[in-house]
Amino acid sequence: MTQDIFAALRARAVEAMRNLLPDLPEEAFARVQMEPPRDLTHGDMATNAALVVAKPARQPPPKLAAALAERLAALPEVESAAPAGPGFVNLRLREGFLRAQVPAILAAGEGYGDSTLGAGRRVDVEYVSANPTGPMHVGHCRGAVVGDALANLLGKAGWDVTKEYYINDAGAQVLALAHAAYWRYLQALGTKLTEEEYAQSIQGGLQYRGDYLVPVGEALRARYGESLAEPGGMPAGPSHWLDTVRDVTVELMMQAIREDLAALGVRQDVFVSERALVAAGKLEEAEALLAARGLIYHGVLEPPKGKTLDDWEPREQELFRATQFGDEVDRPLRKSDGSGTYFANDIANHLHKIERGFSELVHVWGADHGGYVKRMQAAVAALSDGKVSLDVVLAQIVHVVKDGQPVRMSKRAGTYVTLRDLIDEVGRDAVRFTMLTRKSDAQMEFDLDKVVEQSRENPVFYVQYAHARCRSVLRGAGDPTAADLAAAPLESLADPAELALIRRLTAWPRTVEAAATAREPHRIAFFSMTWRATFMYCGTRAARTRPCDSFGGMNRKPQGPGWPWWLRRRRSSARASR
RNA sequence: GUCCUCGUAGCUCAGCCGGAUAGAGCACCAGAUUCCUAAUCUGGGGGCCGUGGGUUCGAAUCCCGCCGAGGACACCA
Repeated sequence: MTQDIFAALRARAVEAMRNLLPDLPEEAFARVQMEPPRDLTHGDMATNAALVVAKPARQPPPKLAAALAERLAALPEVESAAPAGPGFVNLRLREGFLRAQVPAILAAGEGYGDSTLGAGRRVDVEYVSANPTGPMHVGHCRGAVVGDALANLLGKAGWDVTKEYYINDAGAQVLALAHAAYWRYLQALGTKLTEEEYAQSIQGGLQYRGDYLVPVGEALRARYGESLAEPGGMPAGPSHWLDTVRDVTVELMMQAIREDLAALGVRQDVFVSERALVAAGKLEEAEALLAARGLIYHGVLEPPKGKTLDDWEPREQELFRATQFGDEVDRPLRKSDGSGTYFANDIANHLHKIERGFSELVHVWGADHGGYVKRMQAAVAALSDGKVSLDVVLAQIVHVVKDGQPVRMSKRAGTYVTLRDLIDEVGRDAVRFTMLTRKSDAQMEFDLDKVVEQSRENPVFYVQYAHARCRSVLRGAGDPTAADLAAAPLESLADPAELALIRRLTAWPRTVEAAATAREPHRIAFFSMTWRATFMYCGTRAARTRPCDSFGGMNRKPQGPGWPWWLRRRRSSARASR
């Protein structure tokens, strides 16, 4: 039994059409929709069934619409049905049927809107996956929120969801991090070296100078004493310490990242280490698989166009035939030193996912990785023989604004805003909600002042306030249970605004499904905002005398008898003053 | 040069994988509110949906060209 009355009425419409046109194949009905009409004066629902079926049935849409309307009007749920426009059928539902949704919704509780859309499908949602080279900053925030919200959304829509974090702990960045942590370790031992002397001694210089590594140095000293250094806190050869320091540092960084994520309400199920995958031979396994399918060869790529590379030179590389799967060029898998490229390691990562039995993979990436999507989809298609899908949701950069000024992200200038700073300043809920008030691939400004402002300009506050007011209403009613409410006489829900609120709530299940299908969690935030408007409109005096549309506003053209109450009043007072 | 993401009201953005007269918030103007929190509500003005074609009963939505913004373009992650 579906909770979605739109789906239920759609089934009724299809059934009616099938009876009218018994000879039509089942596919003819696939595109039939039942949805809320844009203009609420048209009714509660509208279906395009007659339009869709007209062509295969070889009958004019208006004729079919009239016949369909007649049948739908006879349904117990339906107050009236009328053909309209080029072949739509508009339905108006009986108020009793709408009211009956209330106990159903109350009975479902938080499970209201749960869907079986993704039933039987396992999806892996990978998000954040920040390099473990430092604390989370605001740049990571949007991806974390979008990914987490999307994973929750898919779970509500019936998918079996795994939340995953891919730890990029195999590249040069992590080596640089280890050197930086080692410096803090030497400092903890009381080395006489200066920072610059140390920086000059390592290739690429000292890259991570933030003091967040100081505790790591202390921890290394606590665990290993002086054993990782020469006497006097002088650096030892990397072979003596590099693996140890790197592992400990990554471990501690990941611990900090997990804490930051927890503060944001994000808890991922699986943390996959790039290094561990490589060490386990996943890269070779993936290569062998691709090679067996004839998708690997050695060749020389053209130099990239439109961009001059000083050090470019023709070089033979091991290449993956990504072009066979829609990518622009074939992609290299091995660096000149023989180790895997980031892409190759990521292929190993995806093989690992496929082997764990996921049928769908979802990633949330920063928009600057947009150019990477096609090759990864190509790889997944190649590895899974086209059986596993990869969807990538791109999250655009967030520009942080404070006091009307953009906050520049600079570690050196000390204006580096950590995720924790942000949460401490404006609160977890405000951060999460605000990040979802835009489509994820749209650029967004995050105004630190506005999200804590208790005003109409702040959608976070708007929605929170509506919730507070709900509680207030319940408190005023003596804190009834859901069962108490369900047993209450429904006939008193007669105001147009109250019925509008019920209509709004009946759209929740389809909103969940549509948002999950589109992988767009922001739609849930928008639903909250429209729901809020509809709710707040209830109880206003205007609500009792004029109809209300789905957004809580009133219809442009007032319908129904009589003047709006304030016009009545103005007229009478004008008469009185005369 | 190629690819990706975009272009909708003055501003910030929705628009439910093709539907009827394109919406909201903010801003502006004009009003309401003895009543669950004035932390609210209502009305109004305001848009060639970047642009030119195409697909069809029907396009903001799908396809192609162009203009404009941002991003990515061998051994960085």
